[in-house]
Amino acid sequence: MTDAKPQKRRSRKTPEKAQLTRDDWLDAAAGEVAAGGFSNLRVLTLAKKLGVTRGSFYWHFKDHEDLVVRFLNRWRDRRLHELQYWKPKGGDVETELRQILELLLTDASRNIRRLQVELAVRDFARRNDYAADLVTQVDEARINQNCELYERLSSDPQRIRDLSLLMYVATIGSQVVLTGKKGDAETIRRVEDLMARVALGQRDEG
Amino acid sequence: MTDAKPQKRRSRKTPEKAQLTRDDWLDAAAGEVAAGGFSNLRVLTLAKKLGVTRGSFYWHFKDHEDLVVRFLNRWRDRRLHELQYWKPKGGDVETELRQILELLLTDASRNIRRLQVELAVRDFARRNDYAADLVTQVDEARINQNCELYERLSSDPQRIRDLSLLMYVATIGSQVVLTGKKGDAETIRRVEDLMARVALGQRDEG
DNA sequence: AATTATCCATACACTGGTGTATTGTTTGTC
DNA sequence: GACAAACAATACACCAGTGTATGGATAATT
Repeated sequence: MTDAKPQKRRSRKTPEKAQLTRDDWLDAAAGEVAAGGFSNLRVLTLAKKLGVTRGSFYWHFKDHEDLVVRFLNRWRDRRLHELQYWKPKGGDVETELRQILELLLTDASRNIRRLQVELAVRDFARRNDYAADLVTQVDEARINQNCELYERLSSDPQRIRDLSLLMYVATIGSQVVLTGKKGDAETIRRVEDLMARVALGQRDEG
Repeated sequence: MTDAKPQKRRSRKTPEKAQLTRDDWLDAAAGEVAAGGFSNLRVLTLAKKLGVTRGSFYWHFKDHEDLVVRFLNRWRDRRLHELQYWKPKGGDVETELRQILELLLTDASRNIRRLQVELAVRDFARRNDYAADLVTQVDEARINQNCELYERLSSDPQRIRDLSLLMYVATIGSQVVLTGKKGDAETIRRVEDLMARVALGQRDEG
């Protein structure tokens, strides 16, 4: 019926890469999620940003839910895998503690996109059981990981877990409250310092 | 043309109340926001749940954005207004501190709906400047409010603010991480106790 | 060079949401 | 009881998004 127009290759973000892979779609999805949460994750706009049509999407993914699940799985895998970098290099307790806290607060606040994604996943988890399960897995792993550090500050197992939990919720809270605000860098550093002193049990001089 | 069917009064949630007020719509909106965030706030589903059509909505509100702004304003007003109940009744520092923390953690975790709304507003604030402004107002007011309490624990103004901020982000983090999880009640109480001891500068026995 | 697998475009049907204009029904008030 | 104001129903146009079917183009393999 309609004369078939020649489907010449349109220019993409990476012109040399003619074909898109599933990870390309997931990377683009991360951008959408970071910008507007999971409700902003639409295959139409995603395809537009990648310079293709939805025909490509439905080749790589079964449907929209498939995209969400794969995205969440990749997020979980990466968060669990990166935990190995949280292991302190060795040294005295205070040094290790401050290294961890710097990684969790100052460094994290610089990785805006990763932070936005994590907060979006947390928000999505409040109304999606599967996401809630993954978030719980990640939280548990992180808290357990840090327990190894706090073991050197206390001998009571319950106290160790509580301390690790307190430090963890404080970091998450800092990210929720402080990230993106003006003058957050200095504030975050002060909170970081205060947290270290609290964990070390140093008495305030005030 | 079409024979006008008799518009008999349909049964509402509160059958005796024939007419809907703007606050009724805002209350229903709170339910939607708590359940699925601001992306779940749609006038069609809202009208359906109230047992009316959208004709009523567009009488009370200019458009969808009008609803969102009025909802956010009401939220801000209520959060600022309730701050008067955060004022301790008087007593020694530890008692007052523990009262405040119980209000912010244990009590808050019981008010699931209010908590869900607050977290939804915080999430919405990450991509909406107006909401972000209101959240900042509320955060500032709460932190300043608590400063009055922490003044009795330190004399350094900077340290007072930092301590108040640290306690605040820890409560927000607790709500984000722990709310809705199984066995959260006991965990929250332990975190609450630990936070009190940290603020009071009590040395750990471990 | 022919074939197959891989990847993407196009067109269609369908759903669900917004907003507007118009009309209908109550409710209060004089 | 007449009249106006407040509130809600209906019908319409419009848009954005999903999912499917099918065919076209490219890359890989033999």
